[in-house]
Amino acid sequence: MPEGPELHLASLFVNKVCNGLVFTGAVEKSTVSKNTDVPFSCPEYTISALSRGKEVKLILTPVDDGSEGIHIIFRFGMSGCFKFTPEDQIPKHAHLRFYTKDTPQWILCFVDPRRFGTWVVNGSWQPERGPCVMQEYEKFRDNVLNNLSDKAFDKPICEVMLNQKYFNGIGNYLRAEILFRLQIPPFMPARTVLEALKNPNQKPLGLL
DNA sequence: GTAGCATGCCAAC
DNA sequence: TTGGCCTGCTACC
Repeated sequence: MPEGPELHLASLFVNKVCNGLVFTGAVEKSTVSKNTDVPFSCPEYTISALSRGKEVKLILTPVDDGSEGIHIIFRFGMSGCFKFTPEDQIPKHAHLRFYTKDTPQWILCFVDPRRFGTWVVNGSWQPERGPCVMQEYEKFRDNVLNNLSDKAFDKPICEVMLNQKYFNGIGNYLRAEILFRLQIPPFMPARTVLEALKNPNQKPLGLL
């Protein structure tokens, strides 16, 4: 599931299903998860989401009472996703659970069978990760083209595309699909491929 | 039953 | 650079 586009879709999904809903009580963590507890409990709060590259931010906002909200940064590992289900249908591997106030209760769950996913309470977007390839296109492009002297670009393009400092959101499937569709030999040196994009007359390649 | 594989990091060597 | 973290699924014996 999770490369940049899926993380972005996850944020849209959260915003869609949580729109207009009020959540209540504590955020529950599964006993098996090694991730941190989420020390947040509130009689009434709302949930919204943002995404950036391969991260999603959940924002928990108390209704009315003026208390402090929190946010949680998620990385999905190999199998993370959000699901929204009735109380009697909580899926297996639901490691973090947010309960609606309405009855019947519905639960927003962070589901992650392999448990490679992580979350950080009140964390920031990982500072080493570059701009989002989808939502910060110009910044992403500039970050690559203005730093081609970085030794990171000594490597083949297929390796560099997994470097989240420059390609935040690209994963194994996407790099393969992109290089195939653009007919770029995967082991061509990255700098050779990317230098060409500095020329404004260069026929644009799909990625940049 | 078992081997092999899976969209990602992350820390120890 | 390598191994570790995990579960679930499929192909094969």
